[in-house]
Amino acid sequence: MTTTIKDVANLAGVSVATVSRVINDRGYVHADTRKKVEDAVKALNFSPNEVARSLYTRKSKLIGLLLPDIANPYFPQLARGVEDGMQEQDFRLIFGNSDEDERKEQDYIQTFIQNNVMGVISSTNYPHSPIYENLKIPVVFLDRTSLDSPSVYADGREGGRLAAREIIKRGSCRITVMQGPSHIRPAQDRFEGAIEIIRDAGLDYRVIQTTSFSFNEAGLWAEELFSKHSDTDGVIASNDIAAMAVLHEALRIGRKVPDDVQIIGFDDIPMSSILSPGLSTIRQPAYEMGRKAAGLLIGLVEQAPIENKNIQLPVEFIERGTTRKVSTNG
Amino acid sequence: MTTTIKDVANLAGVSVATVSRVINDRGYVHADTRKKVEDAVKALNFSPNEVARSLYTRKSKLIGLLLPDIANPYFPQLARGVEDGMQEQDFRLIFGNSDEDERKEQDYIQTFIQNNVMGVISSTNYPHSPIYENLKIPVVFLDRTSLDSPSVYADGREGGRLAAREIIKRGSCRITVMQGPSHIRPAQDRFEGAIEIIRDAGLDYRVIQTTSFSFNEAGLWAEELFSKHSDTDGVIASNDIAAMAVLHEALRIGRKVPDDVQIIGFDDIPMSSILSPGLSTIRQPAYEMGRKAAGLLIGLVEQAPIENKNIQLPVEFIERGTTRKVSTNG
DNA sequence: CCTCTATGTGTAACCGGTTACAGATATTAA
DNA sequence: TTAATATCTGTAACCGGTTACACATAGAGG
Repeated sequence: MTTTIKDVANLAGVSVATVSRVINDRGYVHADTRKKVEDAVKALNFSPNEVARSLYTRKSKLIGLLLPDIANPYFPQLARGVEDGMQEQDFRLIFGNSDEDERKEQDYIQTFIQNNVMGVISSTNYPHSPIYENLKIPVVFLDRTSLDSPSVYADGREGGRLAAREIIKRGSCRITVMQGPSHIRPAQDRFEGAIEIIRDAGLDYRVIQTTSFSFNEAGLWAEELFSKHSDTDGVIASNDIAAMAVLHEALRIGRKVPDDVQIIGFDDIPMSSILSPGLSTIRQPAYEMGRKAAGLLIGLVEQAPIENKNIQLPVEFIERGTTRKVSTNG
Repeated sequence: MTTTIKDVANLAGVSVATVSRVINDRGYVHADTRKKVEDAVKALNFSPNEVARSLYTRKSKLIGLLLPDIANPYFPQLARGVEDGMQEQDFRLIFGNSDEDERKEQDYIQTFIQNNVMGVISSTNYPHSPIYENLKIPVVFLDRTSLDSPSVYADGREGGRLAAREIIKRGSCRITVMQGPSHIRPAQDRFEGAIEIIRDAGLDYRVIQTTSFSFNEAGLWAEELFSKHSDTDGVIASNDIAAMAVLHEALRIGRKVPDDVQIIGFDDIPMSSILSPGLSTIRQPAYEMGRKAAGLLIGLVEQAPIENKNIQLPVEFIERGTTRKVSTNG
């Protein structure tokens, strides 16, 4: 059927052990022999069965990637970063959407292990779940913090502070903060960072609690926001999707943005710059985070000495059209 | 180390063959024996090594998914549809970005095979490449047509026609059509469909040729469009990203949308409805396409009788704020 | 010329499952 | 009671690689 190492050995007139030595470049092989084997490999277009390999070595070129929902526009960038980083080192991805559901995560981790993946990158809210604590292979938490485990994340709390500082600096004083889903850690970090600053500034604030990051519901929360807090003059949204919905609703009901209401998002998804007005937001370097996670995991897998297992990337305020210009003497 | 079928056999006091029979529910097993084995499986929390299984059976629960670029917002929906469809049948995905690069596709297909995937879903521009022609496992082309191979796609040509009809019906007569990257088939289909109708209507048209679907360059083409064809009163964009860039640029240079310029996009990515004004577009049912592809591939893998190997899904005009209301007598 | 080490290659066990086959026992039919 | 058949279970080969080990030969050093 498909050509095996045995076929190569026969054609080259050597044993399978020798072929194995050649293709893995291990142990002693005479130059002439190596040539014969390489020719046979080419002639038969042989490439080794990774499954057989993996069975014996308990290794593979696979790693597992678990994200909440690839259809949420923040995650594809992470995924792409991970993929590019892995691809360069010849690792492949088994990918799954967890929907932030511990049970689904469990199932995926299970099949990852069954397929001998060398490591896992996971955006989970349950880093301390036994699922992970009992894993015998390296895990990197991505976009989620766990100080005692390797992780790559942006400074969400500082992001929240930054958003609050910038919006206050630009003159909003009846701020509404959207609090993202309570079980999603980064959402809470942002929220806490934001109210910390607002409180410190002695300002009042209102809260809109949301329960998902979905497109469909974003519109509803935006409506709720302006009906409950119609006097608000500044919105710190839980992410860019929510911010876009707020912007949409604000314009729909005739508010001027940014003159009547300022809006700051979170993530800086690619879309944000194309809006009109462009969305001011707190940028997370998602692609870079994905790459860093890939690099960190590969390091762990290869037992390289790792200097820093907790990589925190900086967030950044991206000033666009939904915030006012700050006065020059400010 | 990890518990194997041998451990289960020992604990249950039977042979590995019997354990295998129990976990695969195949052949004769005495009820009492089955109970003993099941208890042992539970006690040891055993789950079979899929790699070992796959080596002997040449089967697996893996399929390969190849998309051009998950960071392009159209594809995550496809991916999610595929994933959900596969997940329900306990299949897992090995995922890769091809960047529309035949070489990269080649490499991925290679590693898919090395890992015994049962089938492949691919968005490729090269369905007739030897890569695919020589594959011995089922392939489903997704979002790309190949009449002689299983495929799931939307009717791009009709989508182009639809866009042209709707924009003409609403009064544009100096239409600019954006022609997407020439090597991407669906982009060409749309383009051809659009100019077919415009020509039939006896109208003149201009063309802006683009070479990628990337966010960064979208803005440049939008600028080029209005500088070269400043009198245009209707734009049929190559996709929603391009359309958003055009909308952005139009507003920036002070055109009224839709009064001065109408814009129609393509895809209906989730963002489109959140814009202000909302983007009128030709909708492709991406998530549904992904699911259908998953279903079709599973059917092929399981050699079920397939009624229709070429699933074409309908496109649909979604009327939002970047096109004018059609007059009621129209 | 002899010993010691470096080089080169093959045999066979092993990874963890599945399954063909054989042998044993229980059940059924005549 | 006996033959035929159905049920139950274990032994061992197999999937396609990797590698420990044994053995053979060549080259180096004295």
